[in-house]
Amino acid sequence: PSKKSFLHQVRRVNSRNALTHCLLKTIAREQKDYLSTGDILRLKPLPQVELAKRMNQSMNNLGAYALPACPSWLSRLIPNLSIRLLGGSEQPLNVLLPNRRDRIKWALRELLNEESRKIIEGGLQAPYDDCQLQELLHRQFDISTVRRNISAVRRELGIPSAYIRSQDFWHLLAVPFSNVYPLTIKEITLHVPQASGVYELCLKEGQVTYPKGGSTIFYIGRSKNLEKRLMEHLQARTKNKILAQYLGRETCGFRFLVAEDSYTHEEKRLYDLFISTFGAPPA
DNA sequence: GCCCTACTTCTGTGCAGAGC
DNA sequence: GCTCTGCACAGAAGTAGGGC
Repeated sequence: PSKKSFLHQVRRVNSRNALTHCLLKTIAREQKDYLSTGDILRLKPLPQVELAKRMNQSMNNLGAYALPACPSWLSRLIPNLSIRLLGGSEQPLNVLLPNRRDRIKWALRELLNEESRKIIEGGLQAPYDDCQLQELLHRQFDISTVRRNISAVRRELGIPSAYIRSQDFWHLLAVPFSNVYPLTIKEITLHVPQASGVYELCLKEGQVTYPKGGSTIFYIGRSKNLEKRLMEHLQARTKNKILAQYLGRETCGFRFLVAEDSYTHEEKRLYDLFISTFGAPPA
């Protein structure tokens, strides 16, 4: 390359490094509450537009950087970066830039865990309806959102309505599970750990009819390696004929629960609860 | 490095159906 | 009739990525 072209490339590397440095410093400053405590509910919503503004403010204060940070530049830079957290785990930088919906999801999960606990202990007579959840989100987590959005996030988490939850103890156990994801190679690779645990397979549309009501769930399983087992289901290696029939014909989803040492016990507990709730084993 | 646009997500509002 | 819930629609806000 010519001398001019070479110098141009060096400048670009330099400006990228400067931008990355400023980006990390800004995120560390904005998310210091989370980084110092590890409490995910302390993560602030930080859209890329807002992040760019904060970066430009700190650049102005420093005076050393002439480069303005723009959102579209950040949207290209951020997906390629990761960060090592205090616990030693390496995470995509995106985890420090949650959107509002992520925060609603975490807080809602927290509230529904509390609901399960209180109902089991006898401190709460009925599950929270969406309006109560809306009020609790505002009061406990300072999150304001509309009832409709709470309903949508709740469904995304696989949690049925308060009316259904009040009828079946089974549904309270939905809370510790992961979100419901489409049963595809991409989603399994993205979300499922190579850890032992319990998983459910469900229909994305429609329900399976059981003696005591309908459910989207048609299979409950356990595995020492959740990722491997779910992949096997996709590769049509299953010998279970009913399972093969659903997997081959329907649009399916899954969710899972990591249970390192107790996954056999956990599966039996969930299986028995399913039978007592719906009057028959899954499918 | 920046502009622009398509796409996605969030929000507010209204309405209808189910259950009490 | 009232409450709760889900759905539809439109507009605003945010994000991703093409192109110069």
